[in-house]
Amino acid sequence: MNVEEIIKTSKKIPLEPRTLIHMELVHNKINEIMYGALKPFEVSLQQFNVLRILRGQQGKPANLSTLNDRMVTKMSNTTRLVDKLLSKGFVNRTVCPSNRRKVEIVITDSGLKALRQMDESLEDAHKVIYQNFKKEDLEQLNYLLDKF
Amino acid sequence: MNVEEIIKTSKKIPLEPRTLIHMELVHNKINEIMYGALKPFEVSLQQFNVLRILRGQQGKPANLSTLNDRMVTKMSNTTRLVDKLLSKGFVNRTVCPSNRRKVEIVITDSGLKALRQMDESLEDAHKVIYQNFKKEDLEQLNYLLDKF
DNA sequence: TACATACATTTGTATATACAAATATTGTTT
DNA sequence: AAACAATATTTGTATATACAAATGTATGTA
Repeated sequence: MNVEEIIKTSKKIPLEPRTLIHMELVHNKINEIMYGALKPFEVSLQQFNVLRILRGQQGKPANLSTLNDRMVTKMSNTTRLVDKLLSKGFVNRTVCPSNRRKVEIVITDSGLKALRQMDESLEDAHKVIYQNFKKEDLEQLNYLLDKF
Repeated sequence: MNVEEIIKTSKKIPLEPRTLIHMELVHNKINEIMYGALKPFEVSLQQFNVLRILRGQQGKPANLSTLNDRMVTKMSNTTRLVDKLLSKGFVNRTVCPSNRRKVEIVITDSGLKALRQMDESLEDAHKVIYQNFKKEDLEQLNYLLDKF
């Protein structure tokens, strides 16, 4: 990736703002590839993320605030995100019997099946995204990202 | 930044997906700080970016497609973004006399003045964002980001 | 000149997201 | 028990963004 080429400038950009631009460009690129990989399943990255969280629960239901805590991008509107998954038949939602303020969300068999297919598609996306990376590069990158 | 703590998981996440989550978390954090820095001026990051591009033109007008080329996040709707800057008095827009399909956009004195203030605010944001970074860390990070 | 094509921007519309206020339920205090 | 505060979710609304179609202008060709 060549920053200056993408934003079509010949000027030298100072290191600090350049890094922010660089991060943004990489973020956009990753998002594009990931959305492409999820497109056949008609779910957003956020929805995919929620499905993975639910699978991680191993049958144990999750409520909305738990989902929100565990989401990578915390958003205000988990209700409507779950609505979408519900309308696709990927999750079930019931009122929690012991505390009726809460809802209990579980992933369905159909959701699990779809998720397994998404995993395969995401594997391919990873291959594209990381084609120039060695394992040590990724470790070094994670080390540096921790400094933020 | 501790990935596992933020998304409240105790499980070990494989390196590749972990890096993507890491990137997303850092991106969100940077955005939050940047938007905070720009809040007093009531401009979005995209709008700020366009103002900087216009300043870089050194008086030479830019048309919409040029702006779009140079923007960090290319978007479909540069027209409406420029509308916003126009209503704030930060830019002027005129029809290009030699080719009436094009528009010519220039930054106003008021826009330049506001931009100088934003620069100061962004300087502070940089200090927050990069407080744990040495120069060599940033160089190494840029080197690794190029692999995407 | 008339026609088709290409170019630059604008507009319409659907969807996404952010933020605040509203609703419903539970827990606490007097 | 009544009143109040705390919790969990839902809803309303404003704003943002993506994508496609529409508009207006310029260029090339028969």
